[in-house]
Amino acid sequence: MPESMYRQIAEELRQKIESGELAHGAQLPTELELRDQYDASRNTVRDAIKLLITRGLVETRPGQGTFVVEKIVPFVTILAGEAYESAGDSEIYVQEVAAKRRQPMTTKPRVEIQTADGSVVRDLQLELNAQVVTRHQQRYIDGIPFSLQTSYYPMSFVEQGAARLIQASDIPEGTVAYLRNELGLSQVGYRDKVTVRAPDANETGFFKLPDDGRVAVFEVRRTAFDQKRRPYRLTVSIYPTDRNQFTINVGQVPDELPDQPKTG
Amino acid sequence: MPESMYRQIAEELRQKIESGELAHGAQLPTELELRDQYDASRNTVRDAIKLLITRGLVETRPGQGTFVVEKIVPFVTILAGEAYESAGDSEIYVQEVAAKRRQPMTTKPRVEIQTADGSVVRDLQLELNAQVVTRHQQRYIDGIPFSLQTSYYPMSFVEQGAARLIQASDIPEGTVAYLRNELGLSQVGYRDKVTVRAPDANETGFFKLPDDGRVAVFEVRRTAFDQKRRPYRLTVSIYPTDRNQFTINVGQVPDELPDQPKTG
DNA sequence: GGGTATTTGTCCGTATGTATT
DNA sequence: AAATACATACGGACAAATACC
Repeated sequence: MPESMYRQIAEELRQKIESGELAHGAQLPTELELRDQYDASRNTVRDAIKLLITRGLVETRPGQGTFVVEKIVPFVTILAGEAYESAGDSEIYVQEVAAKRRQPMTTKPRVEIQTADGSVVRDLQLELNAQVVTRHQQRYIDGIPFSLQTSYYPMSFVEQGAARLIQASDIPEGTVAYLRNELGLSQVGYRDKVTVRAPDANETGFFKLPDDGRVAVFEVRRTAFDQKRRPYRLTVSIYPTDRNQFTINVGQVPDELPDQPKTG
Repeated sequence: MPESMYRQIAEELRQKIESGELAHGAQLPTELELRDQYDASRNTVRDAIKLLITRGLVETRPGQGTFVVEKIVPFVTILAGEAYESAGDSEIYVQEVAAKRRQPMTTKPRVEIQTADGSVVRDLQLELNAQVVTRHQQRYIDGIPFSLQTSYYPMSFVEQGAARLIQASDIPEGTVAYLRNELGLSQVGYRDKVTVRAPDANETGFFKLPDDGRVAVFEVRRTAFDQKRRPYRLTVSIYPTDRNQFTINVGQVPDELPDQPKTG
């Protein structure tokens, strides 16, 4: 079992990290020091470090060194649960974040009118080349980029009177309530599909992710249904996988234990 | 914007892939051909390819070449939805998979008695160092590794009469029904927590994932609650993110459109 | 099976650039 | 400005896996 040298080096470093010999945030020896320690070339040491990087164990900072990654306290998003079945999504987000004493912020929506592409046509059961209104928002928590969100509505809603859908301003009561009042559409359910994929350039930029694709993103597609059980809204939300977690409550579940506050 | 050379090469190749000029499954030029095309060294070309690999766009096969990855049809797992709130988890899995005309297979459970670690103690609200029964299973669909699953039960259940929990054989009616009949525990709800992380060595081995951590795994922790709203079961399921998708149905939703069958 | 050509994998040494302290 | 540390790029050598004859 003569594993290649750079894998052996990576493995030894990994064990030192997992055993706690190298703590979170601690600096590893420099590449030149590791070269001498393991009697290998600097390039081989770098191959070992690359392996640890894609495994999410360490990060490099030019001019500084290589460090064990800090543990991240994840954001929690609730996708399903008793209290959430009737409200809209934006309100949930605000109330959820506020409940944890964190400060949410949402940009003004960027509104566009587009021709629906394949996946939107399928989820909203539109005709091919139908027009849709897209409302795109960026969300922050405590100033940290949290999610990118794009909602799709049939353009016919606007023609039927929901004019504020195409205005680039917030809808204070939420679009769910707005569409209920304006068009008599009430949301009786939704379906979420959760997948993971590599981020695109937009997403790496907004979330400040490394530009190789080693931190993936969640893509949550929420299709909402009206009282006729027809899809009338599609919301696609993107979250980095390295700092997010989803919770789904079904049936009777107790309240979650809150995070321990730190010293006062 | 003098981007580094290997990034430029990767970008050009990426565009050829996304434009369809290089189709799924198609072979890229060899490293030596790319070296000549881009007037770079072989190592620089290899750096570009590594970037495309971590982005999940291409894969290399020693002795053969570099290929655009094939698109994968994802397995769909339903985490919440009307029909699923009362049944157990194993039965759901079998009925779900069978409904899509795929062949599920589950190994006999490997049963162990362990001292609960921190996260199990927290989710099951046990005392520190409490004993738990773990039942571990491997699941396949059409012979393909699908998920790794470990369930945790308090050891006190066995002492109270649920002796079959510590037998390494399947419980045909499902553990949910077994515990209801034996101990009067009925499952009135559950909470799922979905996170993504790098796979460990066990997981890369079972799922045949690349041994660098570039394909992450879902970790789904399901805590089930009894009629007193106390946690009585924890099931941790692991799925590779590159071929799995989760669906959560809330409220009234129509049936999902089935996949198109192929010719006949 | 064996042998050979092709292709990617590993490892080395070196030089220079860029970011940080 | 100088020193340190990682990033990029080159070229070369040999190993290992695969395909083909």
